[in-house]
Amino acid sequence: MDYCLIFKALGDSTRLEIVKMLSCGEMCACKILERFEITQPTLSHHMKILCECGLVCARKDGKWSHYSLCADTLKDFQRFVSELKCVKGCEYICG
Amino acid sequence: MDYCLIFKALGDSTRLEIVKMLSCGEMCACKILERFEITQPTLSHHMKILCECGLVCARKDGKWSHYSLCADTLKDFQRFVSELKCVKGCEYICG
DNA sequence: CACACATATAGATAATTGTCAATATGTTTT
DNA sequence: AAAACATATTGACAATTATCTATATGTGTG
Repeated sequence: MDYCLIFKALGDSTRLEIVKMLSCGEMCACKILERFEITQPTLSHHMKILCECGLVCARKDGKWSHYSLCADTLKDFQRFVSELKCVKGCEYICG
Repeated sequence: MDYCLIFKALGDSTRLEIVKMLSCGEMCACKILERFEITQPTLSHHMKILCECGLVCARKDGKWSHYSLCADTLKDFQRFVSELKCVKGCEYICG
């Protein structure tokens, strides 16, 4: 699991918005597109990046593509983020 | 709180490693630098990005800079990530 | 089959970014 | 004051990326 790739994917405002939308449930590409002022190829590009990092899954249904958050990846990613700690004190003394 | 900026900051492998190191406690810039094969100005640039997104705090102590994860930002960010859900079923029906 | 529709791919381009060398700033020590 | 050290800033450049237009692929419908 390449967490850096997931962070990179979410480091674009359009893609972060898409993921927030998918957090409310599966969505069709055409419905996602309606909510942005980007062209269809640009959306397709963003969805590819979101799928390639594993965070989003695509489900083809005839001519429609439905996207949703991938449960396993999301869980792993959430665990990784939640395990970051803010430890008090200085581990290394310099000088 | 600009979460997108935090994701973008963590979407670089060097910076993600730095944050993982800081998760074990405060560290001096010179100690961080030892663990990478980058120049000092490059590290300085990365630290600036990590500080500007709010995830990392700098503490000056004489000629040394000590960096640590910023508790408040980290908590907010972790909450945001943890609130992402993988909802079953299709919210929007297409066609 | 031919057309309309949904999505993907290819190629081009402007903007962003990660990196470095050179230099500046500020601090401690001699 | 001068030298040594830690870090930051500047300017340049190569690599990456977000976006577009044009086109291709694949699916349903008349």
